[in-house]
Amino acid sequence: MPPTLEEVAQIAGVSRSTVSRVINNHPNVRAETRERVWQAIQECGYQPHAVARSLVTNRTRIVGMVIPETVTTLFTDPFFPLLLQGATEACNTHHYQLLLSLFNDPTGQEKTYQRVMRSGYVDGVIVASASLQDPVIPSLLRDGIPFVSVGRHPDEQINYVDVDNVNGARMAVEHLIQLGHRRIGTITGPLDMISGQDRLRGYRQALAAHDLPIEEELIVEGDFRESGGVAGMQRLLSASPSAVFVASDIMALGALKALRQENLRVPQDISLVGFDDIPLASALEPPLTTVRQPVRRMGALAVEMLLDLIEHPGAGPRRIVLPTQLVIRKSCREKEVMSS
Amino acid sequence: MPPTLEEVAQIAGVSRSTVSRVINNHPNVRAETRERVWQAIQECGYQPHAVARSLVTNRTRIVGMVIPETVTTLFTDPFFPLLLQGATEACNTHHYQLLLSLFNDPTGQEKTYQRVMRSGYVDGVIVASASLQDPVIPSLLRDGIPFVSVGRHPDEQINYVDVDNVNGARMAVEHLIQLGHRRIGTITGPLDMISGQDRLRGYRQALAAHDLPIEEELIVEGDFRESGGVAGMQRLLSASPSAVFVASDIMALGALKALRQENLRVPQDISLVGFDDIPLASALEPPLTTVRQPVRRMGALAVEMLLDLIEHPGAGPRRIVLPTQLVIRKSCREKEVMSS
DNA sequence: TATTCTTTTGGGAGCGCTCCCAAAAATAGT
DNA sequence: ACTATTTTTGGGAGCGCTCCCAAAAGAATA
Repeated sequence: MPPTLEEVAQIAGVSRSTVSRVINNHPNVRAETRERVWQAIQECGYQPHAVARSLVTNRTRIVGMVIPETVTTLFTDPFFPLLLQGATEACNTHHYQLLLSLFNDPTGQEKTYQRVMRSGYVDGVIVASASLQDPVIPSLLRDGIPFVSVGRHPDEQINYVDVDNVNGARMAVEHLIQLGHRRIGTITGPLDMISGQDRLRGYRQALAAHDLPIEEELIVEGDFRESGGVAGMQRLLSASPSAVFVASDIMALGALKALRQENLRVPQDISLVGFDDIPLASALEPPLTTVRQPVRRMGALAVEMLLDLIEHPGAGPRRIVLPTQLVIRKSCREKEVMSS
Repeated sequence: MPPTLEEVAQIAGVSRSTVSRVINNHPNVRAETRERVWQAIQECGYQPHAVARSLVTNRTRIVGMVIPETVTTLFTDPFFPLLLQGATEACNTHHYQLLLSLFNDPTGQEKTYQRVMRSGYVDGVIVASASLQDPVIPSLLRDGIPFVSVGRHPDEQINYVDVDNVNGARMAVEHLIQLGHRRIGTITGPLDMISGQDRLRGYRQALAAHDLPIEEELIVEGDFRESGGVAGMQRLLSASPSAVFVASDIMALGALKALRQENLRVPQDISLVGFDDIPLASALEPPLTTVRQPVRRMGALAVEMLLDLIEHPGAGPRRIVLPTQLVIRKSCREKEVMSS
């Protein structure tokens, strides 16, 4: 059985309270006592028992990340590695541990919620990219677990970190309009997700601002997956757009593949703008014009917001909306004036 | 403050021991008492406090997965999603939680080890694909934490799950020899990893079994990364191999890209065999002949071995070595006899 | 009805730690 | 040397649960 505070105390000739003070770097311990305790710790290989400590302090220094996606999707969508990098970095800075719960099928999510998030092992939770119907947020509200949503939420009481999806989409479509395009299509994100809705809103706002008609046949709902981009572009082509705003880079990749299958060149035959600016965007042929969102920073800020919430629960709602920027590469060109 | 056993007991008119018996499904509780307790639990929204329970039982029902790679590599190497799928599945089957520790730079690994693996939050650990120099295994041995290695380890006392890398590599090279190749190169895995060493051994054994000379200029050390495949093939081409055994599919992808850069066709100009059979292998052009290893199954078996170790610590060492199989697709062809 | 046996239930104690209050020791001032 | 003040240290108690022993209640038998 591993040594306890009491054993360290015995070796050092002090009480367990003194050992606890040393370990937790409390003041008012004599220097020679402190040194003797450290030596005793070294001698017996004492390691603090985090579970016992947690029972007393009501803290685990672990935060959970709920990603309502299966392992396969988690590893396919390049948004999540960046989010996790940012979250991991912020956790490490604050001496917290990120607990990532994985499941292989959607029914596993409820079980892992019960087993981990609700069981007291985490001080708080980050919910990444849930749809509005996802039951995890109502559950967290019911159970009084501090949490932050990555992605805006319409409920006033929910804390979140997001980017300005509306404005980002608007900039993308504005760019296409400035290039002379008038028949601009879009492949949206899932419309049960706020980011899906917001990017569509930005698309509509840009068209409306230029008195351009919003034609429903130019709007195809996607799903933030490559296959959704392929299918979306296949459907959209029948409406003959000269340019398309795709609500994510991974769908833009799919759209690009669909265009290649139809022997349509980007940007010669059709212009393309994505959203995200994942590393792949610059590596595509042609390099993709896209809306950059700082995913890593979102992850880090979500963690910091959550830690602040854990430490100061009473304070008011917290929200951070980060700006986006349009990164102009080579997947758009001016709309040629048709000779008649 | 969330309700405790005592509060449930008060509502139900029983003692906390009776409530505990009901929650843990112990026998010898009257049916009507049991029902009354469940109603009280429902009424007050009681949720078991896992930390308190863990302090008593010395169990958390969490197992840690240590992957000595940064987040970037974790998400780039397709081996890990499959491993995590298998591990996640086995954990869920046994009502355990997999805790995946992430870090962004190699120095973060030691900190996360201290913070989580050594602190009592996990009942055991799975170590995935560590190199022989990685300090995590000596630390686990020193701290007496039950663990299983994914990948063979030369230390007799270490439990592991692996595939037969030697035999897998030998089959791959045998295949090339049967097709008439005599000048067979290899891009190895990292040679500070057992699987890297074992696959090289299989390569050598196959050549030796056919009295073919082992020429060091035909052996290039790789790193299980796509970029390592690119660089490895670029170096190897100067030795004019007619076929190459690549110790992982992701490096085979890199090798393929390098060959394309040199306008060399697979299999017309050079034959290629990989190892892993990741989903990409069949999607390549040409579809890759490769050695299939059951990564998902490795993950699941590693978890099951660990849970068995946790429950029965005294039993002897455990080892599982899974067979591999050669999957013949279209990246190899017969060596043409050179007309002289 | 009484006794014996079985089933059901209650509560003390402890898991390993932190916190808080008070005791003990050390230091400063007269 | 004595007194007052400050610093250092010790130990009781409890965090929420499980386990174990024993008490209480119920059932069966004579």
